[in-house]
Amino acid sequence: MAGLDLTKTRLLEAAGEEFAEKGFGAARVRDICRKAGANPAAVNYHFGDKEQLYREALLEAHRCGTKLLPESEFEQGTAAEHLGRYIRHFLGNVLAIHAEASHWHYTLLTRELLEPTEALEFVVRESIRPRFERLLGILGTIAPEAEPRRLHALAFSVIGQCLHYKMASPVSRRLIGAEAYEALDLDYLSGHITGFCLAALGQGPPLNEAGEWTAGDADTRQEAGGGRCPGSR
Amino acid sequence: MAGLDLTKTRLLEAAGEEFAEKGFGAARVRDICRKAGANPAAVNYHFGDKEQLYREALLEAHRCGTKLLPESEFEQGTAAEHLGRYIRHFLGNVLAIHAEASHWHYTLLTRELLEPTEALEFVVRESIRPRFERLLGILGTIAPEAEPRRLHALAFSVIGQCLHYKMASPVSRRLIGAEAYEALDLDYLSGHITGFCLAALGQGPPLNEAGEWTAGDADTRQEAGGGRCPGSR
DNA sequence: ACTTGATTCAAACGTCCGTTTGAAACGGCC
DNA sequence: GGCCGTTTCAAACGGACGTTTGAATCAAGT
Repeated sequence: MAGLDLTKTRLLEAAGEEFAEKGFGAARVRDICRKAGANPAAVNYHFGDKEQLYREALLEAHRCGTKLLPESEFEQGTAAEHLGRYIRHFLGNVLAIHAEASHWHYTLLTRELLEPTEALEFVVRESIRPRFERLLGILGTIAPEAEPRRLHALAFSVIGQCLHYKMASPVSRRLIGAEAYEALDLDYLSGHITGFCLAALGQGPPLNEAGEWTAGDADTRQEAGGGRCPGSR
Repeated sequence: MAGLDLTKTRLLEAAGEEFAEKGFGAARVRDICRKAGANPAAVNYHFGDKEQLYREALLEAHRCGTKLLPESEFEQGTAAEHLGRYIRHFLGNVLAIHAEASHWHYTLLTRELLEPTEALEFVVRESIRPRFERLLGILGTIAPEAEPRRLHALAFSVIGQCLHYKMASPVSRRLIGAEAYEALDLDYLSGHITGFCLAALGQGPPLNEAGEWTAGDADTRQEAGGGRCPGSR
């Protein structure tokens, strides 16, 4: 054993990028090996075959892309602040993908959403569920009387808004133009989504006419249900 | 020309299913032809080659999965009612996917999000942008002073919540269990997302402690006019 | 220096892929 | 029937694929 086993590591990295970019079926073992500077036989020697190489790459992606924030960071402040930090942390992970050099981790995981394999079950249990239940806990303190179904829908509303910037990024960029899309950075978006959710949850002011979350006039927040809808009674 | 050209139609349908299930690279022309009951040479005769067959299938998917509601259905009522109908119609299209027999249309389009080709540009321009700008229009009347960036983020918040039930369906189902996931049907979810967004936009009551959008006095429920969308059930 | 086990390499193997071929079958039309 | 353009078919082609092979190379132990 060579201690560092550079070839195996490089192979795994190259495989991750290649699988993420082209998918399992379209990715070519020869391309992976060329990118890793290795011989085609190496994948057989180190991993057995292409499929086991894919599985290892998927596990590597799950291992790297899913760091849970330490519990302590969430334990102080109001539930609204908890939610704000959760959203910012989550969105940070989502948006970091495109900027980072090794952006293939998330892309590979995303592919599992389209064609789930048995590996997805493991990833959900080990990585996604703990995060999700932390979010459910936060929402539960905000709406303590809500039924489970409501909490599920609320949680999906939160993470749906965040994940959208990963999932639909190619479309979104083409939709509003590259320049406008770049303007939606982490600071702005985490502020936006947090404000959006807090307002919906009754923990913050709704959007005012200027399109800001700042509560210039707090009365619109309390008295939301006035007779604004004429004739729909 | 055989008038109906059954082989070409069957080939397109089979190709759509196969490409949606396995992706362009992993899909096999022989499998497509076997499923269509045709000869491998037929794909060359009718479409030229595999790639043009894929493009035709993608266009077919775009053609079928994207019926714009007639403008007239949106022209009456308040902006809040517009938004409610928009969400229900959009979500109906999203949720219909899993139930329908030919569910490959959306799956194929979703694949383009992961690996965009030049065909995506066309789909965005022809199909997605008109819907998106209609949504921007609705939001613009609600927040007339908001800057474009805010409108973009708002629109993405709306469609992100809806699309999540398509994109992350395999994970969501495993996350909360099949039974709880089935409980999130079109009626409940469209009500939830509409209430969530209207509250955030200051057009409806925020969530109360019981986890409901009803605010005691207001009648922000506008269940009436929403046209039934094609697809579901 | 020699042995041993781990690792890498160029080359080749058998298979499956997308595509092509040339002929056969079909359907209107004169 | 004879003709012609269109469509289908079995069979095969060249190439690319994942994988295997057996020798070469390397590192460490004795």
